[in-house]
Amino acid sequence: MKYMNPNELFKCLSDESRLKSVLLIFQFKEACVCELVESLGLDQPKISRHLASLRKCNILLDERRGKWVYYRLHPDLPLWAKQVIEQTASGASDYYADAARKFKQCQINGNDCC
Amino acid sequence: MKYMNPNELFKCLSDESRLKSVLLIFQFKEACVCELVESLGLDQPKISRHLASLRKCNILLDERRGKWVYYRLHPDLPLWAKQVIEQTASGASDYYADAARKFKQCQINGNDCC
DNA sequence: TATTCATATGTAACTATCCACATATGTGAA
DNA sequence: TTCACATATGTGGATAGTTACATATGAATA
Repeated sequence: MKYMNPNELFKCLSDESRLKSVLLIFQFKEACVCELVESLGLDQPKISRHLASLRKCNILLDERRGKWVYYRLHPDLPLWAKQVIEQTASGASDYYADAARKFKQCQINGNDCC
Repeated sequence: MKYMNPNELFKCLSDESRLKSVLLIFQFKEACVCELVESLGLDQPKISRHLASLRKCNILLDERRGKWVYYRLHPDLPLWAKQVIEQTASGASDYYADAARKFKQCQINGNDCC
């Protein structure tokens, strides 16, 4: 990616649902929509819309596999932006620890949808 | 500082005036209001109000010296937050290079107010 | 203590963002 | 080709954030 406006990055990370989604996706490498719905306890349209805005500003990349859509960090995300996310994930892990716990549980259970 | 909500930090950094102010203050250690007004080319009440919100969420600390008020990063800012700012300053230096240039000029000139 | 300079804030209008609800699209299986 | 499941999006109303303008505060100096 030639350029990422830091302002836009921070605007994207300034919403609780979006920030936690990005942190989970960073930590677990990828996530499908239903895993995020489960982990964050939010309804599907809400998550989808937030993911769409993260996609639109090139923070996330989506990939469909059958019925599911998986999101991961955009591979061309500038290094500094990746480091910002990394610092937040490790330095403020309490902030999304609960969601991360549910995410793991979701993977173990192989729950309804995922 | 016991805790800094990452959401709140990013919300503060999601406005162009606030983000550039923080980056300048990080780079130059401290800045008075009029230096920011000069460097960013914005009116004084606007800058003051943005600085007030950065103060309120403990990102900046203000200190009055005579007629001037100097702002610097809050000394108790968690390390991860400081690193987020640092990564942005070095990784996206283009974003505020113009303002930084004006800031330096302002210091050399010892301009009208500063 | 009157004046000037630097900074802060009250208020109302404007703008952007977010949400809820309904509905649409896309995929696999029957 | 119909159905069920996963995901996306159109729309309007609600809420939060930003701005502009006027004015207030606080410190130094005459």
